[in-house]
Amino acid sequence: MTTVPPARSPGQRAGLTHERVLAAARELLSEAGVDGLSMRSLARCLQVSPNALYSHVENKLALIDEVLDDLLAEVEVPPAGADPAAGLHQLMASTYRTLIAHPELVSVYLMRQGARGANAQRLGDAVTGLLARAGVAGAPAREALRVLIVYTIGFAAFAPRDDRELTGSFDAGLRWLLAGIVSS
Amino acid sequence: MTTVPPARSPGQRAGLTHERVLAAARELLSEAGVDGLSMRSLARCLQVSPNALYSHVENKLALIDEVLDDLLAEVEVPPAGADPAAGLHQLMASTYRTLIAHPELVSVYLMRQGARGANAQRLGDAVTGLLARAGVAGAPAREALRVLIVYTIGFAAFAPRDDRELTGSFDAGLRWLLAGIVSS
DNA sequence: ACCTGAACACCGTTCAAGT
DNA sequence: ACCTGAACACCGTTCAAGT
Repeated sequence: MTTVPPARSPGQRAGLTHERVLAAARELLSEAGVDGLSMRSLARCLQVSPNALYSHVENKLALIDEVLDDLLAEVEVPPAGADPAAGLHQLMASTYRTLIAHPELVSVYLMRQGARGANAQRLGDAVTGLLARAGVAGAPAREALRVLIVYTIGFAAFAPRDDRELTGSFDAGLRWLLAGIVSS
Repeated sequence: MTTVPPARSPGQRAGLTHERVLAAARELLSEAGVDGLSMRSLARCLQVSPNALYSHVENKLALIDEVLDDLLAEVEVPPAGADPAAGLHQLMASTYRTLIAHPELVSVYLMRQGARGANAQRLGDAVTGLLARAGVAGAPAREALRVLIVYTIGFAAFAPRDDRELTGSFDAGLRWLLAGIVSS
């Protein structure tokens, strides 16, 4: 690995932005995986010295937090008038499909610190709304939400192993959970 | 962190054993957590140089694999004559209680590479046996096994967040899953 | 405010010795 | 066979500069 030194003297701008750093992180993640995404490798991609990143990002954890929440933007939320039970299944299945693109990211970061970004909030609200229309509210709804979230994230984290059969199992288990939730 | 140099010249034995290395790894894990368990910190505990460990352990991944399987030895398998449905619930609940002792270990290692040790095998066989006695065999049994395993490990990996409510939710979701499994 | 240089305190792992 | 010394190729992060 040749360490190309930045062709800039101290004080000269590199044109870095919070947005550009995030975009590069997403790109590096999909090219090199979660183990290839480090502050130093990211700096290499952007042709800056490693510490330059800290002008646009608090630290690695905060960066990955944002990358993860960006990922959740792709999840399809069912339209307002959709059938609640079917909508819940669609929403969780879409979340699963989105997350299995980066299972390692899910297991190492989502599992260890959770998602608290805007998109995560939006999905949580959507699930809660669907549950309410299915007749589940209050404490049981919060419990159902937790079960659905942990179940889906857990399966997504397992994805690198045996994708094919795992997705089928995810679907079967999800049906059992939803049957239990709406009939309680 | 003072780096105490090993008081040994090259060629002198330190009395290391595979068993002693593993025991020290378990101890260091429960004292310093998964982030505090490194090959170098482990070597420090054992008063040897870092590379000495590689005479007794293939690498860090293999070491943690064994530590994880050791952990699973604590899981209580229900007696042979137990009620299948109740036995399945007990077995998964015991697995959950065992794993939440080290949620980070679960999320980083169990999720990313799975468990293939002797104890993991033993638990898988136990679940399969209980499923068979509950009338579930063949492909549906393998699917049920996958769902139960991923569900339980997923919840265990989430444990560092809100322990109290999470355990209740784990139980509720587990009941829903088992109801779906035995009635299919 | 945004960047570099240099440094701090780490990693996992390998290779060539020494007994 | 089991260990040390030294090294390789990395980490995340901080602090003092420079413009």
